[in-house]
Amino acid sequence: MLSSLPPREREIVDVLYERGAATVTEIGEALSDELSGSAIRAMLKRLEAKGFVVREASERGFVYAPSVSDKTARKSALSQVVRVFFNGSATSAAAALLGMQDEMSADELDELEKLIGQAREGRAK
Amino acid sequence: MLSSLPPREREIVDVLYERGAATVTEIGEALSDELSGSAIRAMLKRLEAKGFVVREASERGFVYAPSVSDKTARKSALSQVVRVFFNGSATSAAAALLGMQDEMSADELDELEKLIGQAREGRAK
DNA sequence: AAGGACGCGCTACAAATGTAGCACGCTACA
DNA sequence: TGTAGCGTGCTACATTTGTAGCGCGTCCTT
Repeated sequence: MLSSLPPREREIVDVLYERGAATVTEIGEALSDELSGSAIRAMLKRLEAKGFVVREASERGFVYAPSVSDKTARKSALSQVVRVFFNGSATSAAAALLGMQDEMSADELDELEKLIGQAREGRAK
Repeated sequence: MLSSLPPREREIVDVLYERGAATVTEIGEALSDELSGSAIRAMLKRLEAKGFVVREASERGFVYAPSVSDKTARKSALSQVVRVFFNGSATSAAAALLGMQDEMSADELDELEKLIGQAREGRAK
C-alpha cells in the first residue's frame, strides 16, 4: 500500500504515477522542493528494494516506473479514500467529485450518465 | 497535507476520520496491529504538535479528533487522488468509482444521476 | 486502607528516513 | 588529450519515527 510509505518516498511514487516513467532528473524537476540527485537516487533505491518501483536502462540513463499498474493503484487509492472519508460509500465520493470540479464538460457529464446506466444494467441482471 | 505524515501517524489520523473522535484505547482497537497505549499516545502527541489533531478532556479520558474538518480533508484527499491517478480529471475518477459498483445500490445510482443533472444546470447557467 | 486496574506523560532507544558529499566512469568537445 | 560535464553508486550522518518501560495519580473494590 502506498500509504505505508514515508512522505518523501510517497511523493516520489506519486510523481511517477503522475508523469509516468521518469529519470532522476525529471523527478527532481517535478518535486516541490529542490533535492540533490543523490538524495533522490537513494530514495529510489529504497523504493526499488521495497518493490514499489522498477527501473530500466535507456540511452537517457535509468528510467524509473511504478511496479504496480496504474489501474490497480488507482483502485486501491480510491477505495482508501472512500473508506476513510466517505464511510465506505463510493456514491458519496462520486457526488463530492461532481461538486468539486466546475470544469466538467457537458460531454463528460453525458459520459458519466452513460456509465451510470451501465452500472444499473449490471446490477439489474 | 495528510500525505506528508509518516505511515503510522497517517494510519492514526485515518482512524480518526473514519470513526470520528476517539480515545487512545479506541484507536488501539481500530488499528490493524497491536500497539502499546504509550506508543499511541506518543504518536498523538506528535500529531498534536504538528497541528493535525486536537484533544479534549472528557469523563472517559482524553478524546482526540482531527483538527481539519472532514469536509476540507475529503476535498483535499480527493483532489490528490484525482491529480496523481486521473490526470486531473474528476470525471475519470468518478467513472472509476462507478466501476467499483458492488458498493452501489440502485437508489444511489438514482441519486447520482440527479446530481449530474444539477451539475449540468449549473454549467448551463 | 491496601490492592488493582486504568489512563497518563516522560524518557530512552532502535530503526527508518532524508540528505549531502565523494569518487568513478562515460561522454563531448576545445 | 585534458577537462568540463553528467549520471551513478556508496558511505556517512542528522533527524524523525516507532515503540516499550517506568512511575504517577485517580478511581473502584474489598
